[in-house]
This record gives sequence, C-alpha cells and structure tokens, in this order.
Amino acid sequence: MAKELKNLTKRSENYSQWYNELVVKADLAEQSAVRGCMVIKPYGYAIWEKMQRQLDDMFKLTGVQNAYFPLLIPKSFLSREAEHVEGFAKECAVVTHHRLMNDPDGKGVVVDPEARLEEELIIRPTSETIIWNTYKNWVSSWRDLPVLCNQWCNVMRWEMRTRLFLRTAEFLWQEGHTAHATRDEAEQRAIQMLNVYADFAEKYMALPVIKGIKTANERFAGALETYTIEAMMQDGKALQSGTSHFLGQNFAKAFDVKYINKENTLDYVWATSWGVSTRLIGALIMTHSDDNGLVLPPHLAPIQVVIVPVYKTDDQLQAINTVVNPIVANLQALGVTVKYDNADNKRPGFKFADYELKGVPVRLVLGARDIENGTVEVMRRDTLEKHEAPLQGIEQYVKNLLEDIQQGIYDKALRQREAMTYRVDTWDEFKAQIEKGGFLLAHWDGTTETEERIKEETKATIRCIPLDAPDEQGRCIYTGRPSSRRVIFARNY
RNA sequence: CGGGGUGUAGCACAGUUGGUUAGCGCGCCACGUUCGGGACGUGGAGGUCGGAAGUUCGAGUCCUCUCACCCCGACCA
Repeated sequence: MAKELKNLTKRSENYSQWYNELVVKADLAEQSAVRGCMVIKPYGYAIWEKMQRQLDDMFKLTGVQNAYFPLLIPKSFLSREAEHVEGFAKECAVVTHHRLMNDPDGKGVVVDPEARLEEELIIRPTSETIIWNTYKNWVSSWRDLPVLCNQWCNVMRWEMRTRLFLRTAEFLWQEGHTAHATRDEAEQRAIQMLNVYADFAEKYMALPVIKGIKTANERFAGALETYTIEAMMQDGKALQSGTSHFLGQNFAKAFDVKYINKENTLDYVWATSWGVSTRLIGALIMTHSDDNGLVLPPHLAPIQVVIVPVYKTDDQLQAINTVVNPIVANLQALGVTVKYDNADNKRPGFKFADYELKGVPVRLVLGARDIENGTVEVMRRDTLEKHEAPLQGIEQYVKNLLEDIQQGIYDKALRQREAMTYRVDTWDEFKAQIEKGGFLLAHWDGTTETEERIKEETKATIRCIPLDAPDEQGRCIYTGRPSSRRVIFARNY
C-alpha cells in the first residue's frame, strides 16, 4: 500500500490515469469480471447512499413519490417512439431465451434453443417506455393528474468504452417520470427538477454547475427540451451531471395516455423525465481531489471526522480512550459522523495517509503530549493544514470547521471554473484555446450543421445554452452569421 | 468493428541466441524491535507461465490457432 500510493500518478501528468488509480486505491470501486461493469465497494456505496438519501428528501418536498418498474422491457415498446428507439437501439442488451441446458457434448451449459422467447426483452436503458405503458392505465381524468413518480434502479447501456463511475455498461441512477395536464405545468416541473439538481450539486457536492438548455443535437432522444447542469472538472473538461427533460406529448401519444379535461374533452398528457446517476461520484472525485487522494465534501463524506490516537503503551492508550470517548459521543450528538480508529494493527503514519487517500475532511490526532496540554492536533483535508486546538469545546469547533471546508472546496472549484472560462471571438482563438481545455463562451449561429462541423474539427461540443446567458449581439465563431447570445463550448467526458 | 499493445504468485513486473529446481519488489503469515507522517530485521507460505495444438532430447522463450484484457477511434448519463 505504501509504495503503491507513492506511485499514484500526479494529476498534472495524466489526469485520466490519476482518476482511475484514485477510484481503485481509495476503495470506491473496481472493474468486475463482466466487461464494462463495475463493482461499487462499501466505501463508494456509502457516498452513493448519502447522495440518495439527500436527493430523495428533496424530491419528496416537491411531491414526488417512489415506485418501481420492471427491469425488462418488451422490445416492441421501445419502437413506439421513433426518436427514442433511434437514440438507444445501438446500445441495448437483449434477453432472447429463458432456459439453459447441459451441453450435449458435456462442456458445461448452453442456451436451450427450445427456450427462445416469443418476444425478446430489452434490459432497460431507461424506463420511459415501460412507465408510459403503465401510466396509460393510471390516467383517465384530470383528477388523476399530475402523476409524480421516481424510481431508484439500475439501467444498462452497452457502451463501447467505459470508465469507472463516468461511463459503465450498468449504472445506478434515479429516474423521475411525471405526467401533467398542461404544457406549462410540465415545463415548470422540468425546470423545478433541474433546480433541485443544481441545489444538490452546489450545497451537498460543493460542485458549481451551470444550468442550461441542450441544443437539438444533444437533446435526449424523444424530448422537446433537455435542461442540463454542466460542471467543469479540474482538467478543464465538462461533465454533464444531471438532466431534466420536457417530453411534450411524445410519449403520451406513443403510448396513448389520454385524459378527460375540465372542459370534458379528451387530451394527451404532458410529460417530463429527469435523472442523475452514479456518475455524480465521478464528478465529486474529479472536481475536488488532489495528488494525496480524495477530497470529499463534508456533507457527503461517509466519515466526516477521524480521530487517531498516538501512543506507545497500553496505559497511554487507556488514557487517550478516556478523553476521546466523550468527544465521540458529543460529536455524534451534534450529528457528526466520527470514527475513532484506535486499532493497533496499523501505525499512525499509515492511518494518516490512508484517511487522506479516502478524503476524510477532518482528522484529529491525540497523543500523550496533547493529554498533558489539553490540546489536540486538527488537520483539514482540503488544505492539508495542521494546527493545535484546545480540547475544551472541540466538538463545536469541528462542526464549524466542517462547514468551513464545505464552503471552501465549493469556492475553490468555482474559482477554478471561472479561471478556465474564456470569452472567445475568433475561430483561431477558439481552436487554440480548446486544446488547453476549459469552457469557451462563444457565439453560434444556431444550426446543427455548424455545431457538428465544430465538433468534427475540434472535438468540442455545445455543453449548453446557459439559462442566464445575457442577450448579446455577435457573430457565429464558425460561420460569421448573426447570433444573439453566447453558448458554452467544451470537450467533455 | 478498424489501428496498436499486453497476458508469468493477491498486485506490479523481469526472465538473454530455447537448457534442467521460474525470479525480484509490494502485499500476506509468524516472531522480535518499533509507534507524533505510509517502520525495520529474521524466517515462511504462495505458480497447471491465459488456453489448445505443434517443432524439439528439452518450450515461459520458437511456430500456428484461439481466448481475455488495456490504449487510440466510431457510441454515450
């Protein structure tokens, strides 16, 4: 372990490799035996659980309830909505049989050819189709609306190339699906959920995000409008961190979901869907961490404070235990998650390095010296600064420090993003800057054709049209045609 | 599916023009000394060399086939 971490690739040398090693060495996840799939280890899953709990509370405050829909979707459902099937068809896993049998040649088991399914089943890449097929039975009157459901589940998209958390063949997420009586209500819901995501990202993940609208080209398959939160990683690349879609009446029409409105006429319902995934954990890692390992925001860290004793003899350990035990209890009473690591099978130096690698926000170290002086050594993970603090009142001190760190890493990430955001007005400037990374605010003529040309030539895509983009007359960076606001270009994960 | 690369202990690797008993480091186990920033010493366990077939007195090494994984593209939350 010791040597391995010292070999941890530096961020500046190879950002991707640094990321991969960090995920594995910090015990978050690893590759599974199945191609492109990921094992999320207990420490990584604990972060996900904290995210889930928080998001779930936020959803419920907006009236959303949880439900669960099946993993398998009849193949025919997928083709009901033309754009939707086109968007997902190329990456679906398909169930064709329901039985295995012993190989007649004695080489293990083989698929029983007799057991072919009449209609093949798709492992959900997303659940719009099966959910809208269900909503058809739930909605008949304006009194049944709105329907506001969310589900926590796994989905599968057979991606060609995968990266832990950022893109895996199977991933965990939540997907919300709502049905509304009016267009306006659905659009408001899509924006409302985008705001929930942005709040969550900023307050809990300490992740500054830009809210915006996707271009037609980048829009979700089957949506009329896709809202997004975009974040910038430390290498200047963008990461789409959450999306909320206004689906119009596309799925209602495809699955024939109609209701009788107050005017006593039959109408299709209006829909939204929205989701965030375990990709957020990737965003968390790539935004805050450093060459010593993870830096976790206190609001999501599975362990917020670790206390490490330093001692030589059993008597000294006993004395430290006596001082630490009430501190642990007091911290817990303040709602702080604390771990007292007095295991004697690891040396202090090892523990220090290990908890740094795992991103624990605050470390307290107590030795015989401190017991004598009534002090404790406090280290904050974000800055790696150490200082002495009085034992008296340490609990409240630590609680305040956690909030400081939460705010500190948000501010740092925001400064970093601002430092790497550029207003660009010429094509030469654009091509030069995109190589160095960052967000490029540039004018665009609004056509898909131009967008695709730019992507071909520079690998940069339009991440979003920011919701708060001010009106500004200008000329398209590529074609010189008129434009009325800047959009964000970047390379992305 | 194209282009490149790698398969040898839990991990990361070395292994010469083929040569007999396959090696190093980390990790693991035991004992001792240590313990305020990833300790050290001594001893020990751990391998069908990705798989199959072939050449040879002899294959980790050479040939053929095959499988798996990684990197670069096409696809993407």
